Amino acid sequence: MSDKQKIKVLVVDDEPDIVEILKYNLQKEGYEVATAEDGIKAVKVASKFTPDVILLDIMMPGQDGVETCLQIRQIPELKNAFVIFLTARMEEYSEVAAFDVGADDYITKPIKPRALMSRIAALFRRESKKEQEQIQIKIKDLTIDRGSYTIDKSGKTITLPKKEFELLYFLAKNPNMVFSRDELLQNIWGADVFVLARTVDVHIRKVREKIGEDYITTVKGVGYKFDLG
Amino acid sequence: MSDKQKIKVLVVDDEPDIVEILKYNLQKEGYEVATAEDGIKAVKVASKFTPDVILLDIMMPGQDGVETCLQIRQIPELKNAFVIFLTARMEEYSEVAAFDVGADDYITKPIKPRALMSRIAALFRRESKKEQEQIQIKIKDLTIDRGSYTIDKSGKTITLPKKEFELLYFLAKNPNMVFSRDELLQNIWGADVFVLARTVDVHIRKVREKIGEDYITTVKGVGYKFDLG
DNA sequence: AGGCTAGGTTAAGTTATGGTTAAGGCAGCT
DNA sequence: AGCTGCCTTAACCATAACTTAACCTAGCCT
Repeated sequence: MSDKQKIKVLVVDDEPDIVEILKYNLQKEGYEVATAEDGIKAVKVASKFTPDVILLDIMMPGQDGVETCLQIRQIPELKNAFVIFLTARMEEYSEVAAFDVGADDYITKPIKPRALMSRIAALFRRESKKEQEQIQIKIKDLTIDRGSYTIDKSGKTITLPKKEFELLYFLAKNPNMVFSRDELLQNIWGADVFVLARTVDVHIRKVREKIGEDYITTVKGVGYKFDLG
Repeated sequence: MSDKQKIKVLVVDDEPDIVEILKYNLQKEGYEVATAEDGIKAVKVASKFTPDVILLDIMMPGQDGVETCLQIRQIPELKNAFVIFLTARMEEYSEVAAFDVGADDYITKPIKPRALMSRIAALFRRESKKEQEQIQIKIKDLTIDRGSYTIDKSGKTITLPKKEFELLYFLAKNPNMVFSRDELLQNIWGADVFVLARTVDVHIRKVREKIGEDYITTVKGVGYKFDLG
């Protein structure tokens, strides 16, 4: 799913090729990327850029990755950044030293972009699904279940496609409250999606078709609401 | 972590580096740590130290981890200790043997301290050890048997390969709940395996082919679920 | 009434998503 | 080695879902 707030990644490596490859792949996945070619510069860039993730080559001329990591950890804003070391070989000592200075993961070269992407994604993955928002809404004679994407209406189970479900779910979550088409687009489609407001009408139509006319009512000139009473 | 009573962890491994790194990280998290360098010593130390958690390397010179675990389980005070195996590779036999002797979890090297810590914490978060994996699930006209990796469907017995079985088993364990491909990968393949999300499709296909189309349904744009009703 | 507006409805166009098949790789087994 | 079965990937295809546009209807206004 697309986060509204871009995750920032800092890539530090003295080999321009590596930096390029990583940057390209990361940007393709929607991350915001900054780069640095050595440890000294990395610390400077990091303090301004405040990355969420730092990919740090261990072997670098001048100041190595371990030392750099130590310095970065001094910066208060970067205490909680994830640090992933990049190492040429699986050298035991590197591993030990790396974790000592507070690395969160390490990856051995050659780097497989997909594996790296997936590991970064894993860092931000939620622990469990349980802390999610409300799973079920019971309203009127409907039970709207987010877990299964279904509506239960007096025994009958109706499965709705994604957008239709989310539209109904959103309205049902705020009963009796009127939302304009634009507000619905914002909340369900997302802030960065650009579709015509009338699209909402069509989805409303489909939902009404499937669950009945007695739930979503139109407030002319304003928008739609889930109607109790 | 706020502990009334410090949790005691025993680390058993023949490689001093590993022992050190684990000890360091565990102490940093506030655990009380003891160590042993082989299976024989582990049993001795364990009986005095009465750890709550035992991290046990499987491959050790002399007496291996499985055997050691068996002996430790003999000690009455340690019946309820959690045992986590450390294994170099995901060797099938290790996994099976490990759970046979009553291990609670296992972790593959190289060890990521953060992951290990959160797994240890998870052990204590559980309500009770009782929520062990259900062996059999009866759902609709299927009996899904974890022990034999088979499905019984109205008299017919179908054997599924590992991944296919686990996919079905996982979905059946949480009926009506929709899981995205990523969630399925995470739960079945594991957090540290990197395969494409579409791989799930193929396995779904195979399962449907074998048990029929009436069990797993697709929720477009969301994922899959085991469908009752 | 006639014209205007807002929404309803339908259908056609477009895209995204999943289904399906097949090929290659790898591991275990004989 | 050669065979076999499982897993993963890639490619192609069908279609559901979504979007857009066009037309229709109802109500309100002067």
